[in-house]
Amino acid sequence: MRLSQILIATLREDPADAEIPSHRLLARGGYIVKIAAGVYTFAPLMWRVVRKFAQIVREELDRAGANEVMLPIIQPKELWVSSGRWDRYVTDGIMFTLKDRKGSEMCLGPTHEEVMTAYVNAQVNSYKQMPVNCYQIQDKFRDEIRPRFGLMRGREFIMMDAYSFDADVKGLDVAYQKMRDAYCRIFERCNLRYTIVQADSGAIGGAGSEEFMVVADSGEDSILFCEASGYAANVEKATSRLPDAPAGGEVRPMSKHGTPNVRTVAQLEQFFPGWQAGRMAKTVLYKATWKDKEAVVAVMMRGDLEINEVKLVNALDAMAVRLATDDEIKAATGADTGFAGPVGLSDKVRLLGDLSLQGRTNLLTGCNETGFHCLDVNPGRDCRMPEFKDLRLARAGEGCPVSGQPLQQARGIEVGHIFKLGTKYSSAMGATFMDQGGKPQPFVMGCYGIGVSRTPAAAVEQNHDDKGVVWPAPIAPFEVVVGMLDPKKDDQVKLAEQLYGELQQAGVDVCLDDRPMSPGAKFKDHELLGLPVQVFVGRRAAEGMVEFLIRKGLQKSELAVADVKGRVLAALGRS
RNA sequence: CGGGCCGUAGCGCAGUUUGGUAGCGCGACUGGUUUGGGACCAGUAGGUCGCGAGUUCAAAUCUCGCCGGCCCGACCA
Repeated sequence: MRLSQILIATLREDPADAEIPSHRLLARGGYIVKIAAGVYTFAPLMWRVVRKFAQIVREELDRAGANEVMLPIIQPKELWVSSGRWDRYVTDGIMFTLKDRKGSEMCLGPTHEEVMTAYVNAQVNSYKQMPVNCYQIQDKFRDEIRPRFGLMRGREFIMMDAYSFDADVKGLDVAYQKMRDAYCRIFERCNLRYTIVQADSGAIGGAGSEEFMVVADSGEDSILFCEASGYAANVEKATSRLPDAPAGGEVRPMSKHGTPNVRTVAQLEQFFPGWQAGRMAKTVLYKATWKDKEAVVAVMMRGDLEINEVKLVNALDAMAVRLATDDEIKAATGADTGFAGPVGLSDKVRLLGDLSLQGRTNLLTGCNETGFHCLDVNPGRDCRMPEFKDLRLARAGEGCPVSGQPLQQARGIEVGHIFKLGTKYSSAMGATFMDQGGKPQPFVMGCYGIGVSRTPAAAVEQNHDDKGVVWPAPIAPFEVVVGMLDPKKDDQVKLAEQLYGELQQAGVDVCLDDRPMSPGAKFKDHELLGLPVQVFVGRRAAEGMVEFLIRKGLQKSELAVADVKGRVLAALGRS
């Protein structure tokens, strides 16, 4: 391919709205062009990158026995009602919806469990037809609350989504493991540094799930891990060994104390010398929303620890929670914010407590009276016993649940997510097959996603320098560029064409930069574009010498023409 | 949805406070000179100043409404 025939429009200045390296470099390199918030055009070079990555995904999924299909983007409301997800997705505002000319409601698919389940249900009637695993590489649409970071969080994006259908949990386990292995091969083939973490299964639901995280400072997810044990989890899901706190001792009588304007744990430590945060139970009020109702709930947490809202949502089986407002707190407790507690709490308010408080004695808590707190509160005696759940946010430095070593923290970009769904969707939608006993059974499903447009952006996060992108060769738009520095000089043109032909013959994905630009501009352009291997034919062409550049580290050397092919193949690891 | 801010040429921005001829850099185009680190000279084109209403002799500038976008937070397969 000749670059003079490809639309390449690099920018000289950084776009004003780009925050993170991948967004900045992809926009400046002309790889992506924004058309609306979170909606991008993929320029020719970027589309080559996406196609290369998609091809790797295809090869590995096909090898794992999955079938590629193409599902519709436009989906009828009824399908989503049948799985029970229409309301949640519409309430959350995450789904683009539209009406057809008859007024029937439709949506642009944010995910395809429903469509795929309906499809497979119509085709598969017997356990003999399974296992089945189908996938597609397709545009997805989500009206994200806050699109940002270029391709990282768009409102239209490309995703591979696969769905496995098995007759039983054993089959699902096999399908899941196959996909997990395929994912590892995919990300390894792209030379990405990634880690697999235990994850919350979120809106998709289901039993178990793991995320594939590309480690990068700009990642939106926080992960905790332990090198000693290999434990790694999204902070939403992570647990840790409970940090020590001073024991409460023998049960004592409760006492109530005036605490004017003392509202926070830190202020209480000041006000009651000797009462450390670990002996307090803070009570935080949340407004929780379910499909058909909403309510304020109270959550007790040891004073030195934090609440994990994702765990809280799961414990309540709610759609969402948020901190209650001052007015809602006053209405639920009768007291101003900062004085809520289990003592004297109305029976109407559901009370949860973190496991860290189970069995603890003589706590310091609020008592739902503005300006007062209680000492030596003993749940079960002085107040209701809360429903104990794991609601705690694990933090770096706390002990790994497996090894006890301090957990470390890193940022990650979620590029893949695999779930064991079980029968959640098949049961809801009545998707069944006949088992060996002739009885209808719901399909046991798994679902598996890879961010096909996000992964190349994540690759840029991991592979760039201050000059530009440094593409990993397997997903680079071209592996090699042969650049003629002066297209007016016959000897340069001739030699560049010769090398270009030779490399093509050798099976290298090579392009010829025959654009009429000054040498300096051409060098800068290629530093920004970031093709892995760059060969420049310049003023020493007549002597049969060219310049050879490895983009990673910008290592340059002069090379005789005869050695070019060998060096290129070696650089690409194909010698 | 809450808080902060922005919208002026393809891109990056000034001009708005204090109303009075719409500017700068980069890019683009033409001609010439250049050709190893985003060249130089000369010239040219390109703007309903986001949209609508209002105030005014006069609005990019003031007022109101709307739309779009960015950042922080909440949110997020």
